[in-house]
Formats: sequence, C-alpha cells, structure tokens
Amino acid sequence: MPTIRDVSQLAKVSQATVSRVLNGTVPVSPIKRAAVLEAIAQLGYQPNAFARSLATNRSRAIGALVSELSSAVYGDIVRGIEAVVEARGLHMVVSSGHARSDLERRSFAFLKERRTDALIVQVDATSEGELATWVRQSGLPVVVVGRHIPAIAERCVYLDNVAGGALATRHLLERGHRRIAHIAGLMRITDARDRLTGYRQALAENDLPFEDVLVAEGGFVEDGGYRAMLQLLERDAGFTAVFAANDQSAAGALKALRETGLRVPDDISLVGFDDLLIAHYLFPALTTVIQPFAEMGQAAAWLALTALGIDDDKEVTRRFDPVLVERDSVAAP
Amino acid sequence: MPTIRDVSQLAKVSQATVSRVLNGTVPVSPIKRAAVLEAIAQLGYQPNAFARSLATNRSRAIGALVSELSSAVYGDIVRGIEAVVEARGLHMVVSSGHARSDLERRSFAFLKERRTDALIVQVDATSEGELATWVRQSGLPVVVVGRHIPAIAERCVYLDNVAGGALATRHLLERGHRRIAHIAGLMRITDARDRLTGYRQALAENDLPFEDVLVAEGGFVEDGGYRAMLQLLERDAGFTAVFAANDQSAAGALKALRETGLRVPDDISLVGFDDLLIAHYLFPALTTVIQPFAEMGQAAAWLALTALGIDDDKEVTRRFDPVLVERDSVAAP
DNA sequence: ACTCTCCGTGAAACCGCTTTCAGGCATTGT
DNA sequence: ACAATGCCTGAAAGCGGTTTCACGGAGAGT
Repeated sequence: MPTIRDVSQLAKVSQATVSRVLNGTVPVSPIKRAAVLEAIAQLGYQPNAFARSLATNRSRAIGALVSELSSAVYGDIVRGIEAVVEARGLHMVVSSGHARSDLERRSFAFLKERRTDALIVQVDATSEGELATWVRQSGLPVVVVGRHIPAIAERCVYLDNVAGGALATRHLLERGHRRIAHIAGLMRITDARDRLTGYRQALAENDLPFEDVLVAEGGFVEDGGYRAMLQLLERDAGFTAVFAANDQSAAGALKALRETGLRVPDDISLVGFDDLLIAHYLFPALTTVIQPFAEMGQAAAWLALTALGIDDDKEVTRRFDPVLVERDSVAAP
Repeated sequence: MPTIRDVSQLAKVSQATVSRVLNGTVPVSPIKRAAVLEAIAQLGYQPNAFARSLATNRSRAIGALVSELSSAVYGDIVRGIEAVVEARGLHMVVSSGHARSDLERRSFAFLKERRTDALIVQVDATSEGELATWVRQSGLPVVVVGRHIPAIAERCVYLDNVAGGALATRHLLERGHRRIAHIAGLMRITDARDRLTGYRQALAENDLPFEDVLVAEGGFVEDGGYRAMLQLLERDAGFTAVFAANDQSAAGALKALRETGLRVPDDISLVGFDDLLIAHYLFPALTTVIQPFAEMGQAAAWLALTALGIDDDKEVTRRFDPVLVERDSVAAP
C-alpha cells in the first residue's frame, strides 16, 4: 500500500507538498500540483486515516450511541444522523446500549476511547445527572437526543411530549369523546410521564376530571398494551376512546379490542404515538402522533457538527413539535 | 490527556514496559506491572486508538456497508453484526449504499480508506462480478451477506431463496390450492429470480403448469404489490392463493384484496416472504417465510473474524435454510 | 567457580501523516 | 537598481503508540 512518501518521490516533491495538495491548506503551484495528482492516480494512493488522525488529533468520525441499532423506534434516528454525517464526508461509528445503564456506560467509554470527534447519545437508562456529566466533562461535544434535560438544554434534541399527549387527547375530544382512557408508557421514562401530563392537561382544558380508573400502564410494549386494554375493559368505566402512549401498546390494545368483539373505530376510537412503520400497517390504520425521528437525528448531527466548527452556525431546531396524522382508527362516539 | 510517556515516567519504567503490560504480549515482573497499573489508574490513562492503529496497522474495527441502515429489512443484519463484533471488543463503522451502485462504490472506498480490518457488505445494486473483485482484490477480508455468488461462495452468507420460494408455494399446495398466483420481486435482484424459481419448482413437483397469467411483478414494494394484485384480479385467472415475493408487496396485495371486498384467508390465501415486523401486525397476520437476518449478520461477522484470525475457526453456517411461520392468512380453498 | 541460557527491560527505530520554520525566488515599490 | 514583501517549498520535528534489538543479571549445567 503506497504511502505519502512514495507519492512524493514519484512526483519529485516533498511530502509536505503532497500533504498540501491533499488538504488544500496552502496554495501549491499548478505544475507541482499536477505532478502530485498524477502520482496519486498512478499509485492508487489512499491516505492512511490513522496517521492523519494521529497527526491532527481528529478522527473525522462521530460516534452514535443508541438504545437499539435499527429498531423500529430508534432506527430512524441513526439514519438521520448518518445522512448528515456522511454528507460531510465523515464517518459514523455506532454502539448500542440496550436500555441498560451498565451497557450504556460501557459503550460511552468505548466510543470515547475510540476518539470520535463528537458523540450523539440516545439512551434510556442513564440518569439525567449522569448525562449532564457526560455532556460537560467528557472533553468532546456530546449531544443528547430524545431527552430534555434542562441543565444541558442547549445540547438536547427532543420532542415536546407534553404537547404530544395533549394533541392526541385533544383530537379525541374534538371528535366528541368525553370519556377517554389512557394506556400509559413505562413510567420511569420521562416520555411516558410527559405524555400522561399532556393527557391530563387536555382534559383539564375541557373541564373534564382526571380519573384513575381510566388509566392503565402498558409499559410501551405490545403485550403490555394488550393487557392494559383488557384491564380497562374489565373496569367497565364506559370510555369511548383510548389514547395509547405509543404505537406498540396501541397495537396490543387493538388486538384486545378485536378479540373482545369491539370494533375500531365504530365502538372505540384509538390514537397511538410515534408513527412507527406498523401504524400504517395495522388494521384499521392507526391515527397517531408523529415523532420525527429522522429529523431529530439530523438535528442532533448538525448540533454536533456545529460544536465542532465543521458546520456553519445554522439555526438548529432542538425542540420538535408533535404532529398528528389521521388514519382510520378514530371516529365520533 | 495523558500519554503512555506520562504513565511510564510516573511508574518509573520505560514506555515499552507500559505497552507490554497494556497488551500482555510479553511477561512483565509483578512489581513493575503493579506500578504501571497504579500509574494508569491514577492518571486515568486511555491509550490513543490512532497511535495504536498506526503502529499495528490494525484498527480493531470492522466496517459494515448495508443498503439501508436500520430499515425494517436490513436493520437486523446490522444488529447481528454488531452483537458479535462488540462482544469481541471491536467497533463497527457503518455506511449505507441505498441500493445505488454509485453510492455503494463510494461507501466501499470510504470504508476501505478508513482502514477497517474487515468489511461486511450487503448491497443490492453492485454486480456479482464487481463484488467478486471486491472480495478478492481489496486487500482485506470482505464478506458478502444476502447474495450467493458462486465464484466467492466461501465469503457469502445467504438464504436459500429457491428453497424459500418452493417452501411457500408448497405450503399453499399442501392446503389444497391448485391455482396459485405469484407477485414477483424486483427481477434484477437475484433473490427475486430465485424465489420465482422456487415457485416454479414447487409447481412442477406437483405436475402443475407454470402460467404467465398467474405472475405479476410487485417490485418488492408495497405499492407494487398493490398494483400487481389488482392486475392479477383483473386477469380473472381464477386463482385461490397468492405467494408474494416479500412481506411489503404482500401488505400491498392485502390492501388491494380488502378494497376489492375479498377476504383473506376465506376467499384468497396469502403467503409473504421475509417475516418483517409488519407481518405480525398485518390483519390478518401474515403467514410468511422467515429470513433470519440477525443470524445471517452474526454469521457474516464470524466469518470476518475468522478471516482475521481473531475467532477460532468455528464452523459458520453460510447458507441458511428458510422456515415458514404460519399465521392467519392461509386457509384451504 | 565459570560458562551458557533465558528472561525481563530500556533505548531507539519505526508507523504515515501534518505542520512549523526558515529559506529561496520572483514581484513590487521607490 | 536595490530593498522589501510575499509566496512556495523542503527539511525536520512531532503525534502516541508498538516492536526490534541488545544488554545485564539471575539461574542452570558441568
């Protein structure tokens, strides 16, 4: 494998000159430049990324730590990051934390040792305090996606989950529903609590009481949604609509309703959250709140690049507003 | 950030000794070893990955080039790779080709320049010939997943698509169907052709003729499946079952059937291929052929590690056999 | 007691690139 | 015509590790 030395000898210039045409840092006379380019082409020379990184102390790579590489939920975040990172000629090195704090910590150390220029983290288990430490004391730009941590808000990209919960609930209220049940998410996750808050907020706006009997926990998973739905039906609380904290629990709820012989949306209306791929494929197709994962990933990447001084200081959206997409799972009571 | 020199000075040994305890290459006396470890802990020293890679010419990273990072289809491949790579303490750097040959080529060069120790590629657009060149002349171990290329079979991890097509078709035949339509995939992709071959093979086994009128191309996408289904219905060829070349076109077909007022499986039975997440969420849940993406990713990673001499020469499955999962979309005619 | 191994250790040479520094040459100003 | 100003260029010093090589001392063999 040819080195810069080989190129310099073939082109009869110094290594420094080769480096300069390679990086365009300093003007080089057209004659020498041409000779260098010719030599590069002839040898099929590719600069050694390690040597370059060692000399410059920059890796031209950014690290992404996500809960689950390529899950239905987080996959698009990674994709969003990749799109902008790759467009800048950088690379992405990935690692996943599987929503376990020990693994998340390990992966973080892992990526730091790799000396990526910046880190984008989407973690579920790590506490806000520790995340704040990561952002502030790790010695490289760290961007947090999917969490809103006030202490480091300028480094967070997140969806306004309270507004999302309110949006979903309000949509049902507008269709005339008055008794609306909620299948809550995993309550140790901020998102779940925020969506519940939004639900309460929308009820309050309409002078409706919040009733414990109308809330069951679905844990953000399909099976949990299924069981939560059965619980709610058993309580016989007379609701006509359900807001599920995410699409997966909505899918479970749908199954429970179908098995019970209740029709959606004729008997019960249903709204989900996230707009995963499956929302579109469920029957009836699920009305849900869009969480723009890909855009959030992009925004996180921009934020990181800006911190690195690679990107111009473009205005980056950090708080995303939820949007509701209407499909076929909601009707008037 | 402390360097190996700082450690060596604090521990009053040479850099060489520090390096030796770090890597365990050569025995070091217990006293010095302890001093070194103490110094490392005290300084919070982390070896510089670039310097190490430059000196050893190994990156401890493997590259993954996939069509779509984190799509429903390919996501699990990446996940499988990551699982084994991470378990060995290596890293993964990813890039995606978006099924366009120019991008695939660019990403390949990209990763090569990054000097990853090995490359795992899952590409759609690159020709078999070029892939063979990649595998043989790129100077580092390259493993191909999702394609069977005879010339480099020992470096390929793939599903037996012919057997898969036959399996799906045979399943319908066994349920008593005699006129079975096929929604084919994108015919420039080998997988699509192989599945069609399997379909023909199963028909032949049962002395049934292959009829052009029973085949429509769905291009592996939902909308294509939808239109293919409408085409087939229009031709009025009297089939009672459909084998779709993948789950996405099956989803489209399902939609077309529903809109036409035909019930699945009562009027028409349907089998898909891939076992994507959506197969489970469709209504009725789709009977389909499982493609074990995660296992294939793992196998590819093992193959790469074996080629690097990192893993023992474990026996790695390269050709995977399809398995059919029965759900609710098939019944007797 | 003397030589022969063998083992642990440090000095120093790389790995391949970037970047500083100083010098040479061609321009420009007067 | 001469000094001053720039612009290009090459030599060389890093960047932070690994690895070769030679050496000193301890243990083994005779």
